[in-house]
Amino acid sequence: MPATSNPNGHFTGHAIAVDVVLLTILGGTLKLLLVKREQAPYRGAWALPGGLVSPEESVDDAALRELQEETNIGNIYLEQLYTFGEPNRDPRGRVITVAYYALVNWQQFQLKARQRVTEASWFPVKRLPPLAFDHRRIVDYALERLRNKINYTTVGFQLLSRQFTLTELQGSYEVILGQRLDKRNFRRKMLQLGILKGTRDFKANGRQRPARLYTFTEPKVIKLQEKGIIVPY
Amino acid sequence: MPATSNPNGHFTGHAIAVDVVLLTILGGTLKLLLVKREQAPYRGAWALPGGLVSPEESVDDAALRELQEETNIGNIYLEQLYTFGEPNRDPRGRVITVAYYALVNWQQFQLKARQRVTEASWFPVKRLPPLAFDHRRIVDYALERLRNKINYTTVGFQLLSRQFTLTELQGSYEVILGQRLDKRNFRRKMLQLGILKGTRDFKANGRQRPARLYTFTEPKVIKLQEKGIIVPY
DNA sequence: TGACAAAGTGTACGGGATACACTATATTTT
DNA sequence: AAAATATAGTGTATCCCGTACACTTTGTCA
Repeated sequence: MPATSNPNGHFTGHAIAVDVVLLTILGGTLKLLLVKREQAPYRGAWALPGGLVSPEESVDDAALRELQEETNIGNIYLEQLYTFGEPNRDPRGRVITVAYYALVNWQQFQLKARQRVTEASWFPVKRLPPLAFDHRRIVDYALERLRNKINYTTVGFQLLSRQFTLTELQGSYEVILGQRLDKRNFRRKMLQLGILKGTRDFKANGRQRPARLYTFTEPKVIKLQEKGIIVPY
Repeated sequence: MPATSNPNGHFTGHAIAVDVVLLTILGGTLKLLLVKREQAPYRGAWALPGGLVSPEESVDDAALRELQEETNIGNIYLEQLYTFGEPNRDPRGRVITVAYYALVNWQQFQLKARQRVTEASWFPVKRLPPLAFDHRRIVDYALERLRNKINYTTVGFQLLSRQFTLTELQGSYEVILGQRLDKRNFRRKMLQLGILKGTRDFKANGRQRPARLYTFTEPKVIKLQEKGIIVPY
């Protein structure tokens, strides 16, 4: 039991953990990064990357550090999701966890993952194995938040490379929302938002007409987030 | 210092606190409930109601309990806001705080608040005194979230009594958004949402024509939250 | 009974969400 | 070199909703 009191009785010790819901698109489906637990409890079970917060670091930093340590991925923007504070969510005793989530482009991540410490793997969110602790609940919460958030922010872009085609962008929205979108309406909407800039490059995808590559123009995003982006359909 | 490790070295103790941003409308302005600190640090300063989480209770329960203890207000819905986890936000040592917020109807609260333990008072959010710890930052964050949330949820209703006039409802939206709304558009929008039910009662407000009282029809709200409520203007 | 003050009501305009199908073109195959 | 392929890329009509805007109604109180 971790709970302790210091001499003056004003503080009670709790263990604080962080857990990271990291999502990507791979093969046209949304996938979640899981690591295999090497210690009890739930030894051998799949779990979210994460671990305990050290006394000297911020909670945000702990999330980044754990992700770095367990999956060798770093330098990404983690958004705080929710804090889960039920007394019995960890069989070892009282552990409160602060959950984070992020979307990453799989290709960029793949490179960094070569020399991993922990066994890690991507699972389609529609077919997850049994998860340790209450991690399933955390994942469900993250997915719900994501589907909501894609309607008024630019999270859909985090899944793509720096340059991307409009078809790829539409695909990331479709995977997150779980529904098909109309090509003409989607393109008109995205282009008129003014956050995309066409490049002179094209992407050849086999034996069809190559598609123009676009980039994301950061500066205009802030204003949009105030107004709220509404995606077609 | 509260930080401790247990024998096996796997757990590190942290103090977990909760803080509650409780808002109401009083005299046409948005007000925040603050309590006067009776102990060091920041003794005598105004602070958010809150305190440390006990080992046996959930974080949500702790927020409700602290609010009950310090202000004698209970039985309200607290929404989790954000977890603040910087290492040096409390001069006593490492304290991570989970912030909550809620809107209440002042008249209902007033009754309950008569017999308070701690000195507490409502302050207009535009003229707050210096606050203890990083509570100012927490308040600012709550206000930002609230202004955002009122556009797609029904938080504006929590400020009112069970029966209310459309003018009162509009007033609560105006106070939160900090801008005037058009009466005709506001009424049309609210009525067509289908979440209001007119009663046969009227509220006489002096020497004008009395206004019809409405109630809020809970069941339809869930569907609306999926679609998102857009308030006129 | 007349003044008061807030309650309550309608319409015109513009923009954007929606529905819907064909042409353009680089690549690969024959 | 011509034909087949498969995705890229494009326009229009409709409808709903957000917006702007001002006068009439009515219970109360002097």
